[in-house]
Amino acid sequence: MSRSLARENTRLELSRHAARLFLERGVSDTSGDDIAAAAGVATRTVWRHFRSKESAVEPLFAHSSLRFAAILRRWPRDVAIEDLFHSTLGPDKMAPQDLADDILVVRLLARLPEEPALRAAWLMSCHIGEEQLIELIAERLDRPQGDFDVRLCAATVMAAIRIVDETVSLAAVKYGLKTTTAEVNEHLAQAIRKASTLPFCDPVTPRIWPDGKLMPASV
Amino acid sequence: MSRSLARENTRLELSRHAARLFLERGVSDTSGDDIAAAAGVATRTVWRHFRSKESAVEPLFAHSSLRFAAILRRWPRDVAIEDLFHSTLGPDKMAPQDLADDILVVRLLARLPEEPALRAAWLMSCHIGEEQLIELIAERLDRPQGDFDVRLCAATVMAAIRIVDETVSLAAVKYGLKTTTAEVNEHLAQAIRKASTLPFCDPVTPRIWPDGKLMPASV
DNA sequence: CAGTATATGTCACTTAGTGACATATAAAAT
DNA sequence: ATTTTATATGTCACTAAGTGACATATACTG
Repeated sequence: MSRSLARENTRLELSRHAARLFLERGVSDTSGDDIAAAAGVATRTVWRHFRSKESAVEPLFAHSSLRFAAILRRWPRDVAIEDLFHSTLGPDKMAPQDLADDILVVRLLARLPEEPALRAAWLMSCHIGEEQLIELIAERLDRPQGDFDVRLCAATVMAAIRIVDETVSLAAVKYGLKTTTAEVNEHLAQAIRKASTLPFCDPVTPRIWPDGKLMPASV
Repeated sequence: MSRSLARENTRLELSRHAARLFLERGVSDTSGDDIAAAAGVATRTVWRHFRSKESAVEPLFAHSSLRFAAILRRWPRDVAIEDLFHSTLGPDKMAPQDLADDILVVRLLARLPEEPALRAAWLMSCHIGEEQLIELIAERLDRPQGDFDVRLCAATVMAAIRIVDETVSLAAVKYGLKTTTAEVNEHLAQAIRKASTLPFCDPVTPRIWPDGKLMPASV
């Protein structure tokens, strides 16, 4: 765990510049030098942070996915997934920087069909997301993380999230389709629900106090 | 569609050499020159076939996945997936070269945890497989390929196949676990069945002759 | 057999990415 | 307060990845 906050920030900042340049001129017309220049650092710094040019967008993807994971981790056990999304997801509930990041992500996803290099980075980020989901599902259903069924469920759920993200992004950017937050949330929740091979979307194993009373969700 | 058989063969042959070298010395200690030398071609030829060093293994992955897809495409509509696998999958039903290819794939998959570059290639190959599944499921359930639910189902099913492949490979190579063909088939069929969000695993819409009789599976 | 398309070879070139060492900055130890 | 110590970055020479341009071989087409 590299825990320098400053370092992570530089990394993310570089990632934002890379994403912007990739969108403006395409991946192949953006060099490591360009990214460095845009961020005002030495070229060498770029290669210290990223193992390849394309992977420079991964921190941006990861950052979005981490915020989503954080929401899931605070998910009270007695709440259904639709209600969770309804009360926690939406542009009005985000910091401006996070919103800007998500817009960048959406525009990148809309480019996946033309930019295979971006797709590789996106799929790698989804793999990280999948590993986070393993933790979440294992904990939520009281199963070990190595459990095959837990891993299977995490993979199918992550696949659902990925497909919704890709679909919504493409619809928004390429076809100018305006979807409301409520619709996207509904869409996402339904897709996850259909995809999940284990029942972790509905209220799960409400925890009981020693005295037999129901433990409130906030605990 | 580039349809030169010879070209595809060169490509696949290069891919096999790349895979072998990656396994022997690791990805970072294998150069484009090494791959070219091993295959007995000019270095330039390597870069004509692959956009990057790591992507050199994709044709090998794709080749395995194409054979699997071919089996699925011949899947009679009135047969359940377990029975299909039981009657068509297994080392005894494969050409020796195809078996050797699959062994290479299994050994590569066992390396995914240490070799992120290979994982990116693997995930890209799974993406190709996902697109093939879209065609299959759309056709099998008489739905359009653009249908969101078809795409969702393809993604979750491909995720299941991926997880089984990764799990079985890791178990076999790292932990020396011997699994019988029957067990793997069973495992795979169950995972796909659990993962599928649309009912395409069971006999689907048995087709009816104009005279009202059932159309045999072989048609 | 001439003509055309495609795959590869050769080689100079650009861009991606690393190794080694110097410098800055800030927290920890004295 | 000052000296360690650790970590992030800058500088620069270098290796490896990947491309452009042109020549040659091989194979299909009329």
